[in-house]
Amino acid sequence: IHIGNTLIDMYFKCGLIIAAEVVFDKLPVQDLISFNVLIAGYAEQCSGEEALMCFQQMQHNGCALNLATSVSVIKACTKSGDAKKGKEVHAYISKSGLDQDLPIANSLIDMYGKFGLLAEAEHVFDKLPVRSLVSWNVLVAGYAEHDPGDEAVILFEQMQQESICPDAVTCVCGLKLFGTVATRVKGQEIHIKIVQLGMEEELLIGNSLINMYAKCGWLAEAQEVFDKLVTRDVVSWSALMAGYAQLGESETVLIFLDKMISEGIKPNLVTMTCVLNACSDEGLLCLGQIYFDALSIDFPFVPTLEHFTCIIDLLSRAGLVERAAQLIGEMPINPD
RNA sequence: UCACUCUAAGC
Repeated sequence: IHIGNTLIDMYFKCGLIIAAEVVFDKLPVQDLISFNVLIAGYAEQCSGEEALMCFQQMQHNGCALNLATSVSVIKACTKSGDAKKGKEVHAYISKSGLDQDLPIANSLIDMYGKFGLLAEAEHVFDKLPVRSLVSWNVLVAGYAEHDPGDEAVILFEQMQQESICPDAVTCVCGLKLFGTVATRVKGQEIHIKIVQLGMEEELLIGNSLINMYAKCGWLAEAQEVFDKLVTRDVVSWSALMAGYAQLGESETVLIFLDKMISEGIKPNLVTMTCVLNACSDEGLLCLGQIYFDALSIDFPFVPTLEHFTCIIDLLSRAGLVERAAQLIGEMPINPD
C-alpha cells in the first residue's frame, strides 16, 4: 500500500489524473494516506469540489482525518471559492482541536485571505500563540490582494519589527503591496533587502520588482531590473509592457511585443490585454486589432473566462463591438 | 508513502 500511495502521489504531481485514479481504485484497501494523497491531488490539479467529494467519501468510509487531510480539505475549500463550506470545515476542524496546528491555521488564514474575509483571517492569526513566517506571509498576501491600503502597510511594517527574517515569498508579497499602493520608496527598501539576501537572480523576484517599479511609474528602474534578468518569461515582458501602457507609451509597448516574439517568448492573453489597453488609449486601435488578430492565429491563446472578460471589455470599450461579439462566439468556455 | 504561503492585464 505504501507503494500504491506513492504512485498515486507521483501521478498527481505529474498531472496524470486518470492514472492516479486507476491506481487508487485498484488498491485492495484505501488507508488514510491514500485518501490524503487523493484529496491533495484533486485540490491541486482539479477542482476544489472534486477534492471535497473525496473527503465526503472518506468520511463515509469511516476513515478519521489527520493534520494532512485537514490542510488539503481547507485548500479544496479555498480553491472552490465556497466561503460557506470553508467556514463549516473550519468549525469542524476546531471541534477536533486541530486548529492550533500551524500548517492548518496557516491554511485557514490563507483561505480567508483569498476570500477577502480579512477580519476572519486576522482572527485566526491573532489567536495563534506562535506564528511562523508562513502565517505572516499568507496574511500579508491576503491584504495585498484584497485590501492594499494603510492597514496592509502597517501589518507589513509590524512584521519587520517582530524581527522576522523575510524570505522570497515575503518579498514578493511586499512588492505586490507596494506596487499597488504605489509606494516606491518602501518597494525600494525591499529591493535592497533582496540584494542583501542574494535573491535578485530569481525570476519570480525579478518579475515582482519589475511590476512594482512599473506600477509606481518608475520605468527606468523597471527596465534596469528587466535588463539584468538572465531569464525572462512572459510575465517579465507583460509586467514591463503594462507599465509603459499605463504611461500611454503605446509605441514602446508594440516594440516590446515584437521584441519578445523575436526572442521566442509567446505572448498570451494577458500580454494582449496590455497591448490593447495601450492602443485603445492612444487611438491606435486598428493597429492593436491587427496585432490581436494576427497573434490569435500564430499563438492559440489558452484562455480562462477571466481573460476573455477582460479582452472583451477592452474591445467593446474601444468600439470594436463586432470583434468582441465574434470572440464571444468563438469562446471555448461557457460565457456567463 | 501524504499536507501550509508567492509574480503580469481591463472595469
